Amino acid sequence: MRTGQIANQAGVNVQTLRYYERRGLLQPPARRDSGYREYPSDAIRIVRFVKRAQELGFTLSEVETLLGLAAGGPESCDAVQELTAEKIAEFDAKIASLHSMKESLQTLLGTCSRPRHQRECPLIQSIEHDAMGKGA
Amino acid sequence: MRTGQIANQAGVNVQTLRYYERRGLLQPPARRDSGYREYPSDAIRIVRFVKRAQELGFTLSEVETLLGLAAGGPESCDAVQELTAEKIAEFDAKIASLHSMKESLQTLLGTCSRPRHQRECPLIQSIEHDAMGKGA
DNA sequence: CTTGACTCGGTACTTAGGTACAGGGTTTAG
DNA sequence: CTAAACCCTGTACCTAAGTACCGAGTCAAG
Repeated sequence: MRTGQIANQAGVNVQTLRYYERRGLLQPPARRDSGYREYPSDAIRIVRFVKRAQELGFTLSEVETLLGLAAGGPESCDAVQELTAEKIAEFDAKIASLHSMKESLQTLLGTCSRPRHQRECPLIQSIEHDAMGKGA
Repeated sequence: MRTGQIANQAGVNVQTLRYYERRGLLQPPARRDSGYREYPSDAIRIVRFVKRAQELGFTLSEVETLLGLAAGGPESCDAVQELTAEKIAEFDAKIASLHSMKESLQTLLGTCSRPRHQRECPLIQSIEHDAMGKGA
């Protein structure tokens, strides 16, 4: 598949693909004699994964790490275990935050028939967490 | 409390606070005669909430919407219900993605003792979702 | 065998979200 | 009563992640 088709199906534009390639997020695809890129069709899902991971708050270099794991991770199983455990903990933390934010909104739903200043939405208190340093 | 104290405790720098104030994320605080800002102490948690929401993939304008809900949301309960339901659905979608990404990593954990190319980590397939347009 | 759509690499511009001065007043510990 | 540490506004600059434009080559339908 050519650049435009991948871009189209993944919902990004062509320059973004080249940008990802330069960043090392996308394997440089094969080339025709003309120089045109020829992508394997599953490039589409990789790009979609990248976009989704971004919506979940990951930076492109974090995404790079995740793609590395998707491809099997480091050679050593110990290394995989360490890195993976770290990522899982991050996911858990995010899930927990989202979950309590959600509950807070449900509280709001249950109290929205009251006058505005008597409604309850403990959203701001809902996320109390202690700094979650971004290790790439 | 003064700017520096809030900034310190919230883990951001002073100009960020002013930036958030300009963006309308932070209520302009009271001022001393000198012109110094005097923040209520709970400004700290608001700022922390903002940072956390960003880590969860929300843009500052989305955060603005969330803060609006935290403050009780729109006057009409119907409006609150609609907006809140939308946000809850977003949260659920994010939680679901993170959850399946997590499971994928667990699969990797369980297979990492194999040679690298035989490990399993269906991370990229794990997020199949149909576009989740960013309504501010 | 041409014409319109697509692609190439390279460079420059944009947007979001900050960060960093500069030049000047304020507070507070000594 | 002064020096260090803070804060003010305003403007300029920075990084991440794209986007757009250029001049030139390529592909496919008529």
